[in-house]
Amino acid sequence: MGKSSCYAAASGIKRGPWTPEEDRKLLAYIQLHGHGSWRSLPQKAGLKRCGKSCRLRWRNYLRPDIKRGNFSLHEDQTIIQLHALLGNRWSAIAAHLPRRTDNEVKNYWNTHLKKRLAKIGFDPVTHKPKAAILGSANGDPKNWSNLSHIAQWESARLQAEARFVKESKLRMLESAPAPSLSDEHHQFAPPLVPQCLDILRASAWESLISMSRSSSRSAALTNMNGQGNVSFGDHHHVNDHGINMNAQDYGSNFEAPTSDQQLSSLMGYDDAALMSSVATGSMNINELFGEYCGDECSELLPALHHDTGFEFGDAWTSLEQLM
DNA sequence: AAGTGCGGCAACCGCAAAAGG
DNA sequence: ACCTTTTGCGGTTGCCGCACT
Repeated sequence: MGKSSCYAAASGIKRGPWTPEEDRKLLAYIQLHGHGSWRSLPQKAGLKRCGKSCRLRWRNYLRPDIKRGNFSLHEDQTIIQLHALLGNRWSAIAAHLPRRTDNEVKNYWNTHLKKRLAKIGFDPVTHKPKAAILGSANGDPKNWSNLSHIAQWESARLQAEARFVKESKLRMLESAPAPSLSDEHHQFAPPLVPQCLDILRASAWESLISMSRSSSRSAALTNMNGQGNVSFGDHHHVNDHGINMNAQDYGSNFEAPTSDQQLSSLMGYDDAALMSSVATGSMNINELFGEYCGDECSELLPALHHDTGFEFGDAWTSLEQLM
């Protein structure tokens, strides 16, 4: 039994691949009259298809504002980053990729990106390093740093998602009345402010900071700089458009640690440039430490590793792969 | 050349939410 | 408030082309 489907073989409804002739009919009808009710469209357009099939064909293939072909590196990164934030919410992800359809993004993820992530050692579902997951599974106490790593990544992910949701709600409230949902084109208009990438970066960055704090040598670092905490700065970041973002940009309740602010002002660094340098690979984690803490501080990395087993290199590699 | 396996992608399916009466 | 219809979405399927044997 069950609910009848418009695809059910009955009443001469055609299924399967669309022919060029069918495409022409559908395109011509919509260009002339708009799609209106999809249910009644096929008959009016002279098509032996169900409305649902017509809508899908239009949305995923025939619309003039669809970009087809290879995905750029930037699009790859965007999909990976948004998937880490949003999961399999393909329409939401596609909304951040102008002129790409959710179906195309979904297919691309399933056929390319998922495998690529797996290949470099990341679980494509959780976006966590697989080695860390395996380490936690066997209960080996030596892998406590991996457990910590997982916890930090998850924490960062949840924080980022919470901020993203909050941000979206705020922007929806602030924005003008939304266009009609029946307007297919509006869905592919560029997003107002595609900030989620920066939010993820911010959280990943915070994650690294947190990891440094959680180490048993943080006290030693504290003593060295004479302040309450170790810090990499004041949570400024350069977004993809080259705009220097500060804590307020991530939401009104962004909780930048006070101690970080104190230390940042003390050091007087604008870490946006440093973030950029590291993200582009022109500076590694050791150099970053040197920039922030001075030469003597770089000696702390081996000490951190010796005392805690924490692999900064691995963490940084993971972060870079996500960025 | 034929058979087989696999990857990519368009299209289908079914459920849920939204809209309308 | 309830029911029906329409639309949106994400998971899945199946066809097609290519590579390999």
